[in-house]
Amino acid sequence: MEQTSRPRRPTLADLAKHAQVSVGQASASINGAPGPSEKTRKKVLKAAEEIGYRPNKLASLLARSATQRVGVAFSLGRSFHTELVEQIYEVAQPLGYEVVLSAVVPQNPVRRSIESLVDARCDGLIIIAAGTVEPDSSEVLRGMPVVHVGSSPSIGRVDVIRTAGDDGLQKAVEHLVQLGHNRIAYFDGGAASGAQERLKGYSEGMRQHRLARHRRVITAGQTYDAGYEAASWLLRHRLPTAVACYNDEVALGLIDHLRTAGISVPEDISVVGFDNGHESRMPSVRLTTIAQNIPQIAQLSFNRIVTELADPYERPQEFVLPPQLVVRGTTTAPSQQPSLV
Amino acid sequence: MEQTSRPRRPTLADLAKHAQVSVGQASASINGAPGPSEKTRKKVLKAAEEIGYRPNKLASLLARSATQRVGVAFSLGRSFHTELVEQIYEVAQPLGYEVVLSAVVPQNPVRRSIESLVDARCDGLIIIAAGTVEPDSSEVLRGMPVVHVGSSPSIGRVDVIRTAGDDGLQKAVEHLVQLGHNRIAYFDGGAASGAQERLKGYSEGMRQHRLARHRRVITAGQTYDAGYEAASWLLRHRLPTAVACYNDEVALGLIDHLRTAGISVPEDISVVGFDNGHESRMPSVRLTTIAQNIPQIAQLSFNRIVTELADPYERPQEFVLPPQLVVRGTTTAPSQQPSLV
DNA sequence: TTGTAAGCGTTATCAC
DNA sequence: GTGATAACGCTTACAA
Repeated sequence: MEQTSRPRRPTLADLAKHAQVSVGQASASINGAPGPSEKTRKKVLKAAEEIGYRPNKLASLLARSATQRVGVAFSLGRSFHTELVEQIYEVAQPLGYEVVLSAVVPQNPVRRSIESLVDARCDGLIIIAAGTVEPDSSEVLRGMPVVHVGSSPSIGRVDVIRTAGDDGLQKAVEHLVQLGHNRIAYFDGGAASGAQERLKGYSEGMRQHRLARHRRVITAGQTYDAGYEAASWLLRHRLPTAVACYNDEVALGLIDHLRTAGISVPEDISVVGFDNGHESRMPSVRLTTIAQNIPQIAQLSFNRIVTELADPYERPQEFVLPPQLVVRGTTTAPSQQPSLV
Repeated sequence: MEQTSRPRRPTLADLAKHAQVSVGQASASINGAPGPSEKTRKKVLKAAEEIGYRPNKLASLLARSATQRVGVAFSLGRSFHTELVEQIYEVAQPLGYEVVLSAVVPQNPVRRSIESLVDARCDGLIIIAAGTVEPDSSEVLRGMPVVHVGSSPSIGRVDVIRTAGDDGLQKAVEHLVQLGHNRIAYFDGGAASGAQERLKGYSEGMRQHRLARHRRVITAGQTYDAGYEAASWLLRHRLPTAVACYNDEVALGLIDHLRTAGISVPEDISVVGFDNGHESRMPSVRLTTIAQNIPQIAQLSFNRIVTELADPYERPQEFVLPPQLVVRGTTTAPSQQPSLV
């Protein structure tokens, strides 16, 4: 009877034997490392082709000191996250770094997600914050380079890279005020990452423009549904002339609910989002929003990892990137005469 | 000067020494494997706590025969993909399987994505098809269990699990016909996975209802933007009374464009999607759609992997799951009298 | 240039 | 129960 256990994959030893060289030469040839002569290399590569050799990454990583891997923890559904992940591939791959993903889902909460990345022996971690961070996972990190993206102000021993949420919301308010708005409400992100700061920016902006008495904060959340839901509160009261939102998703939910209720955006009410994610570009919406520079964040995150890898003395830093107002179609001058301040 | 290279993580040997047991006992204690006495186990666990020991997964996997990992290749932006990934976590984690992700992005095309999963020594692969599959990657797989989700009919040596697209579109047409529609157009998915089959179902449905002369196929694609774009073709011609779409995203793009152009959905025109992704539930849309049973697909995919792992003689199979019509708010009887057949 | 052999941190198979 | 010790498949000095 034929023994049909699954075929064993050829090892480096098999390859070496087949090519009639030592394992050392075989290894170096495969990795393009200096050493082997051109003749040897050719021979090895040919043999590899013939027997279908593929290096065992596990063994390779185990034997190596640095793994050239960067781990990324992110949320599957949030477009800011997935767009950032895509950009990270864009900067990491060309430099020979592999990106290892771990999705934050109910069955795989942040804590566990980070652990799995550490266990996978990543050289560094990029954690795209969903909600607030538990700083207690720091023991597990053992001083490996970690950058936290979009987190609230510094959480200690790791890098933080974020877009200035306060600045962003002040810009949003400023924009609306210049258009002639004064009853400007805010859809807050609740416990979401960076929510406090954005809220602060809104409040500050309102104060600066002597609009404090028009300040209205509605707690929404960070999803489309949250925005849609929170909009019903708005509809039960006197409408503001404009609403700034924690992020694009919330803004979209709000807009959809308003339009469903027969209220025009931006004619009846202006709306501003935050993130400049791809959905803000939807032709039916063309959301005015506060842009985060995702490619820049990806680049900076990766650079920080590499820098800290190269220099163990490098201290964790906090980077606050400037947001940028992107005016599209959901903001315009208020139709009704604004009440006097 | 203090030598501050990054602190070396404690190994199993360190742990064994600290706990004053052999590495074998230490290993078994950590893994909850039978063997060590309760006393030994306690001692080891305590020591592990003290020195902050974490097993090196790489080494562990290398030494083990089966890795208990299932690799998943998927697209970041497509909701069917991410929702399925989430469900896979749901079924795999509780059974002690780790899920390893590889995103298909420009810098990491399908081919490479699969390779990285194989190299990570996954026991099996779940490939969520984006576009058509290159069957030539089969060499790299070396007979490991692979299930292809959503692929077009069988591609050879791997399992295929998909929702019957033809059946789905016939159901969609059927539904529309029953509502009184006859000028029913179809927004095609182009080269997307399963597109051909769904198109076939549409054509078949139209024929069965003697509506062949009303058959209208517009090539859209698989994204919101594609749907939005393709809608402009519709607007330049006499409008159909209803449109069935390759998927939800396309349907949403279409609807948004129509509404922007002042055409009401479903009053002026009915629209049906495919997938029943979370966006089809958006309150402003409530898309009538053909549902894929994502939890079932996840469960079945995973089961197949496990089954094939257990029995190497198991042959690849094709599973075609029945789609289900979900009626929501984007379909209704046509307002204008349908022209006589 | 080439070959040899000592790790890398586990698991698993033995004797004891 | 417990403790050596040989794999696992690769990298990397080091010697030839």
